[in-house]
Amino acid sequence: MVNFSASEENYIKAIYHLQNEDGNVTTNELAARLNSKPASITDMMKKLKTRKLVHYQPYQGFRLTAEGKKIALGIIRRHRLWEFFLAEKLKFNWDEVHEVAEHMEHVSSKKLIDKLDEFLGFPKFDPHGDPIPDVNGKMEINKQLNLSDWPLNKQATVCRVINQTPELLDLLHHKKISLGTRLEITKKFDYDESVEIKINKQAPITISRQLAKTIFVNHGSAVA
Amino acid sequence: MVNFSASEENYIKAIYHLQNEDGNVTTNELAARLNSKPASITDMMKKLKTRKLVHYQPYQGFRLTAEGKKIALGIIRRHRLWEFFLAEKLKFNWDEVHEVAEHMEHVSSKKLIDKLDEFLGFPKFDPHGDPIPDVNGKMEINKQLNLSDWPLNKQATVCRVINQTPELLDLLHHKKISLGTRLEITKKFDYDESVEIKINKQAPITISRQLAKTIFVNHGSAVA
DNA sequence: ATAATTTTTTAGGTTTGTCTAAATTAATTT
DNA sequence: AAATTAATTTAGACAAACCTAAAAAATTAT
Repeated sequence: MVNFSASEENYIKAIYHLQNEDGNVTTNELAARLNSKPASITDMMKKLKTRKLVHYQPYQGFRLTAEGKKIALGIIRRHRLWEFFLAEKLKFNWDEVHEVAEHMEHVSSKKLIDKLDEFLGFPKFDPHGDPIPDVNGKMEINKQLNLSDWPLNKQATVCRVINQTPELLDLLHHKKISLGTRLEITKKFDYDESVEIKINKQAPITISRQLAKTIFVNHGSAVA
Repeated sequence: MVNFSASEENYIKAIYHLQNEDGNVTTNELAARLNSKPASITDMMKKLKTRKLVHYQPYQGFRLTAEGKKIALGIIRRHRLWEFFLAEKLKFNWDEVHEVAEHMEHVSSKKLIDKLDEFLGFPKFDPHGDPIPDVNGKMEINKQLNLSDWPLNKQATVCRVINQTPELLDLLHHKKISLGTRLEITKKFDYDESVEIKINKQAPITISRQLAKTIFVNHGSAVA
């Protein structure tokens, strides 16, 4: 079991996330994601190639090797377990956990993480609704749907909110929507794609297309 | 609030600990403590001097400024809170916590540490018996107790043995108990007031009331 | 197909934190 | 007090991780 620097880990994690969107990752994409410069990316890719963590030929983009993916899943496991810990045990707001977890994820003791997992009760999803890899890197699939795509008159549970900004959180707070909120769509308006929803037994409220697009739901009943 | 590198923090912490033994700390002492070379120490002392964290004149040794001490206490607070967490919540053995905490201590979010402190119930001592600085850097003074009065399952350090006779010393030697020995009481027998103790990870042994009365213990020796 | 543009890499430089070896200062012995 | 020894600092080098600016390759537009 080799250890990697915090810097190497950040590159590996970023490649993993970008790969899930595209197939191959490019130098500029990665530079943008990491707020660094293309030249730095090339430097690190050479290094990760010698470590056999990425496939890389000059000018051809790159993707993780099997080993690289395994490492990435380990980092993501640490990150999301700490996020869960911060929200569940230390009562952080779910929008504050990411930044702190960004630092905690680099403490790489396997025993620490496996014991933390056990202490937390082997949670399957972090406070953002993202799945937490288990000790073997396996994640549960969360058959979540965007609120816009959810059928009418069917109970749903909010399990994920993307693009978190203070403005969005303020709006959600005002509408009394948070992770775990149970709701159902009572009407969809084709004109502006806004939707009318009912939370529990309260009076229906209307949600804009833009807001609905940030909210993901599933049919679960408990908090993820 | 400025942030310091993990490396700077390790130097600051090491100076703090050495200061409590001597007054002024020397280059070689610090090099030995940090497993590094004297030249590296000199380099860093120059840097910490410009940061106003140490008093330092070439060839004269060094000691922390008031600001440096404040920083040191913050690092020690983080270290010991994580040690407590690891032992108490994650069920690490008390001799495994130090190494992991050595990495966790460098995650410097104040909010994280204050919330962790609260979550843990504002503990006063870490699993080694060392006092944990509170949010203002204040630590509880560690007073000694007779072994008979020490609570169950709490690490103690032997700090005093009274009525020393050859017979007593022979018995202590045979039981492998001496000043500085770390032990914990695993059971107290009301019938004859004997106590069962565990020294490090050895099998438990039993100590008579008479012997227990000669032994004084406290929360421990500086390890962090 | 060639020119223009964009993307990526190379070359060389900076900072941090470490080191070795040599020089300097302080402390100890004789 | 001079000589020896020990401690400390300086000088110069190195690796990691970043950068800027220039060169090279790939892409696209004409």
